[in-house]
Amino acid sequence: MPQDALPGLNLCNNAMLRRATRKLGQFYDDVLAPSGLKATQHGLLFQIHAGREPAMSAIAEAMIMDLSALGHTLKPLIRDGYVETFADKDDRRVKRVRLTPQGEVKLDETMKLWSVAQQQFEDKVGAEQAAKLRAVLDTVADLNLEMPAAAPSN
Amino acid sequence: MPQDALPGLNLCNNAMLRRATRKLGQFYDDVLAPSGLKATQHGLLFQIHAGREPAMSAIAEAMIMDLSALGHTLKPLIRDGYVETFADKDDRRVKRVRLTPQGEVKLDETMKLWSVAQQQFEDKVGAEQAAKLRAVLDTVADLNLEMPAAAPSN
DNA sequence: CGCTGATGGTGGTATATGCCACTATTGAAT
DNA sequence: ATTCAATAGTGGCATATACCACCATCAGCG
Repeated sequence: MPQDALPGLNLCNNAMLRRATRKLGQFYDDVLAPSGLKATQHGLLFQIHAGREPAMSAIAEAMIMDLSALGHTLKPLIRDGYVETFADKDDRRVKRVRLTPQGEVKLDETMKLWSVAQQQFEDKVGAEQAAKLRAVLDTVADLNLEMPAAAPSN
Repeated sequence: MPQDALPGLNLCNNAMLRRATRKLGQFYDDVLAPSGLKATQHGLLFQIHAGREPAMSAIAEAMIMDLSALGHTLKPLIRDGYVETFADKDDRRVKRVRLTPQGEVKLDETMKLWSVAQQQFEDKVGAEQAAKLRAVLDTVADLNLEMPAAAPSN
C-alpha cells in the first residue's frame, strides 16, 4: 500500500511507468546478481546475440535508446570481455558489435537466471496478463508522439 | 517498426518496461524542456507538494525508490532552490522535505507543460487504455516478488 | 544510565541514459 | 574532384538510480 501514501502522481503515465520499472528492475537485478550482471546488461547481451553482429545504431534503434547512451552502456561489457566491436567492411563509420566466447558463456548463465525471474513474475501476474502488459508496452514504445508545436510564446 | 528489428527480447517483461520508459521519458522530457526540469524532477516536486512536508523515507517508499537515490536526485533541486529540507522536530534522524516558494512557482509551470504531454499521450492511446495501463503498472509496482530461495549451486 | 539493535540519512562508487558538440565517413550534387 | 549535407560514433557533462559502508539518533532493556 505504500504507493497510495500520497495521492496524485498515480495519474501520471510516465511516473507510473518509471515506478514499475524501478520495482521490476530491482527484482530482475536481484535474481541476476549471482552472475555479476544487471538485468539491463543481460538484455543488451541478448539483443546483441539475437542480431547478426548488429551495428550500434541498429541496437540503439531496436531498444529505443540514445546511441551515445548505448555506447556508454557497452563500455563495462567490453571492459569485462563479454563484447567486442569491429568496423563494418563496407562503411567505416559503422561499428558492429558481437559477443566474445566469454560473452556467449555469460549469456547462457544470465539466461538461466533471467528465466527464473521471468517465471516468478509471470506466476504472480499470470502469463496472460504479462503478455497483455508487454503488448501494451510495445504499443507505447511504438507511439508516434509529436511535440505539440512548441510553446506558444508568440 | 524498429522494435521488431531483432526478435526475442520482446518477451522480457523487464526489458519491455524499460524500453517503454525510455520512450515515454524522452517525450515527457521534451515537453517539459522549456521549464528546465526533467519529467522525473517534476514528478518529485509534485510528490513533495502533495505530501505534507514528507520525510525522505516516506517519499522514497511511495516512489519505490532507494532512499540514497532519492537523496541524490534531490540535490540538483535543492541546489537550484526549488526544494529545502529540515530536521523533524521530534526525531532528529528524520529529514523532511518541502518546496520553496520558487519551487511552488516552478511546479505550477511544469504542471502546465506536464498536462500537455499527458494529454498528448492519452489522445494517442485513449484515456481508457491509459488508465488501464496505469492500473496494471500499479499492480506490478505493488507485487510481492520474492527471491526464489537463492541459487541452487549445490 | 549505558548497551544494543533498529531506523533514517549521507557519501562513495558504478551503471543507465540523455543531450550536445565534435570528428570521421559517406554519398550526392555541382 | 570539391563541396556539402547526412549518417555513425565518441567524449563530456548531467541526471537517475542502486548498493554498500558509515554515522547519527532513537527506542527498549537491564
